[in-house]
Amino acid sequence: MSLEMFESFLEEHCLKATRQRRSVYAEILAMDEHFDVDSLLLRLKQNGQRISKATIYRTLQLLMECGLLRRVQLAPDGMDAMYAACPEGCAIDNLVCTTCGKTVQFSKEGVCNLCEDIATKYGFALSSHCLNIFAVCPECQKKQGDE
Amino acid sequence: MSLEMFESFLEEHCLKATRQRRSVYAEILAMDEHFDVDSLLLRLKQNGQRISKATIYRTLQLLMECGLLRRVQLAPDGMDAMYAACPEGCAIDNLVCTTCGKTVQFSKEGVCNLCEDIATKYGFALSSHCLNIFAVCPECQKKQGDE
DNA sequence: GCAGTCAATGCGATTGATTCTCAATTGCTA
DNA sequence: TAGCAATTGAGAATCAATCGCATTGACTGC
Repeated sequence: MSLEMFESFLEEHCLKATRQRRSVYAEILAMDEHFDVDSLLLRLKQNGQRISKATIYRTLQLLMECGLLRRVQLAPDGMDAMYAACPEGCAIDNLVCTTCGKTVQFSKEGVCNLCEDIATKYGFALSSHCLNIFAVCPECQKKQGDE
Repeated sequence: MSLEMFESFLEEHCLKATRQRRSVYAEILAMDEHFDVDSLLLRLKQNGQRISKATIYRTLQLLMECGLLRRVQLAPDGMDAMYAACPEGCAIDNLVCTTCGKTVQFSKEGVCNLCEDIATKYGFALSSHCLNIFAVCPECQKKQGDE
């Protein structure tokens, strides 16, 4: 569905819908997970696509400009650049295990309402939000208990 | 108050409470705002401190390990590394203007409760969270209206 | 208070992610 | 299908962050 959004964004801004741009976004949608630039490049190559890293960076930039992609911070000290496709409404909420790094994307309408309330309280006009919850997943809790 | 927390963390881990480590954290507390490495270095130099950038990075790393500091992402495509001191409970909630970059740190107990609920639902043990709300501040709304 | 020890610092070099440059390629329009 | 302008690819350049090592300085026992 949002491949069309990307294409209409390109059209509106007089940008070309090239093979590379399409395949980058298609691959992102196919992954259905957060990713870094190297793993995206690897997957594209494995699928037989010819594409350079520079083009990937340029396309990611475009996708962020049109709100279809976001950088996400998957650790409190997160140095690594990770990206994730934005679902409808452009909110990304992650539950991240601080031990093994496993992440769960969830959505809960309560979060949006809360953000709306807070923005309104300070006179801001809500655009989007990003919530990361850092916690220990059940498997890691069990492992820690065993020691 | 939390300068002592830092010092006891250092003691517990057999690390030395050096002049540089103290002054970095003191400066962070004095700033009471998010910051990047360069502005922190500048302020320390202006205060007459002799300190190198490498030491600042090493100290920030330590502060993050003991939970007194966090990286924050102040834009949906946030490329720049910004840091902020963690208040009690180690939650950082920001309301960020997507137009001018102004940020408001707020705290609302509802957010913590919601995170607790979500973590529990997935069987995770809550550690901390980080919520960024991207919105347009009142001033920028007004400016946009004027055009 | 003083000397000795070893962690911490500072500096310069290095790494690695991201961006830039520019010639070659490729979408799109007529 | 030709022509133009935008886009791409490859490698160079940039810049934040890290590393290595000689020097400095915080803590211990005397």
